[in-house]
Amino acid sequence: MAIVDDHPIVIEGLKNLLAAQPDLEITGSFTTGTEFLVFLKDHVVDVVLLDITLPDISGIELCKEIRMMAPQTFVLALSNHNERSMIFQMLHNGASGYLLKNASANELINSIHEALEGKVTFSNSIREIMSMPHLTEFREKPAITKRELEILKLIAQGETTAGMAESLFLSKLTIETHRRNLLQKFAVKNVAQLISIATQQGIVP
Amino acid sequence: MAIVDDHPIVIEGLKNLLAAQPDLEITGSFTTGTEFLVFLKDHVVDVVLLDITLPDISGIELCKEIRMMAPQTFVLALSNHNERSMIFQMLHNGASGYLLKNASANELINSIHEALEGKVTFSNSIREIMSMPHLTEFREKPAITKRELEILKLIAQGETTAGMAESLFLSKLTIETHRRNLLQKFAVKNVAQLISIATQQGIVP
DNA sequence: CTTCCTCTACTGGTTTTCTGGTATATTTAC
DNA sequence: GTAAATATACCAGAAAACCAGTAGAGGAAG
Repeated sequence: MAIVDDHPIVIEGLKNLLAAQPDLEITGSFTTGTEFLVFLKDHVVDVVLLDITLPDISGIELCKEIRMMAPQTFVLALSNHNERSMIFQMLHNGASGYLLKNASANELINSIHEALEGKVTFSNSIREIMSMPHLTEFREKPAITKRELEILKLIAQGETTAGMAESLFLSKLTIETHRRNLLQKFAVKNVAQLISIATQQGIVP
Repeated sequence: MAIVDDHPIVIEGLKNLLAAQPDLEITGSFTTGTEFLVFLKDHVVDVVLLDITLPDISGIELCKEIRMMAPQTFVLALSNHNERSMIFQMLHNGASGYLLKNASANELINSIHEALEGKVTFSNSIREIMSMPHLTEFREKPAITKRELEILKLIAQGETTAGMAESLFLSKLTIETHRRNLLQKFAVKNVAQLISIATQQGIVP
């Protein structure tokens, strides 16, 4: 099995926790997604523990690529993110499970064994989050497109519709449509509320 | 030394990394703040590696309490948060340093040694963040009156000038003046930027 | 290949915000 | 008790945002 995580401390911890398991041998650990993809080209990996926040590419994207390159490799997401959308995105991209980093050693080892058997598993806290749809996140993050995100950030910086139209070489009518969609997706009345909520949710820095 | 972190994996990793250091003996590891405070009552701890996000209380608060209870105990923050405000809050509360969790083993060990000597240390990435301040964070918080704060919050909630005038029993021309003063005090072009910056500065929740 | 999504763009309007000024009670602070 | 800051209020016009509806081009996914 392999580990992909940009925190050396976490890698050490995992190695240590799994050292006691004779059937789980760690064949490689990586701090970037590309490093692992290179490794995967000429090595067989049964299961990979995959962090979602990586320096080069998102774990969500990486998961998809891994599954395309090596469908026999099971992917277990290991992350601090407990947003439902993250979990579902990972599963959608072929992950075999999702563990929070605060999982106990037992949870971790069990999940790896289950993943190796082809089962889909979650750490306990994730199960809770998945079963309680709206308590953990009273407001779901809306699905927002790349262009919309771009516009959203510019709005937060104080750019006006006309200014954005000019700098993005678009009609200002187009920008207005994006604006409208943002307001509608976030279910808010005006930009003030839009920026307020987007910032709270960490979508805008 | 002691470790407070809600991730068992991280605790394992740290134990492992520090096992090779004969002068650093780990006398306790804890997953909650209160557990550690109890331990601290009848144990001497030279240095504690402290996570900021804990299940019970914030590491920032905990740091303050530790320093009050045991001033001879050095606190090293260990976190994923790379916001300048976090770093400064920790230092303000008496931390001896701040490490990102993606720090290398060497950085970690060096920092612990330096902390033990009473020095203030940071991991490399934190040093960068601290030396290259973001433009928005340079901005000092403008002096804002009670009424203005009230209006600011209502704006962030999506209230319009007319709506606020009605709910506060004021002329809408008055609200417009407050609005204008807010824009002027924050030196911004429009509400979008106003809310963006006010939220970043924690003025609006 | 067809359906769905995203990005693009338009018409024609209403509402709200923003920008100049100006001005007067009422607190607050020294 | 006086000066400064704060909260209140007005006028008028320009600029920007918001609303409702429509629609084609292009890409992704099934």
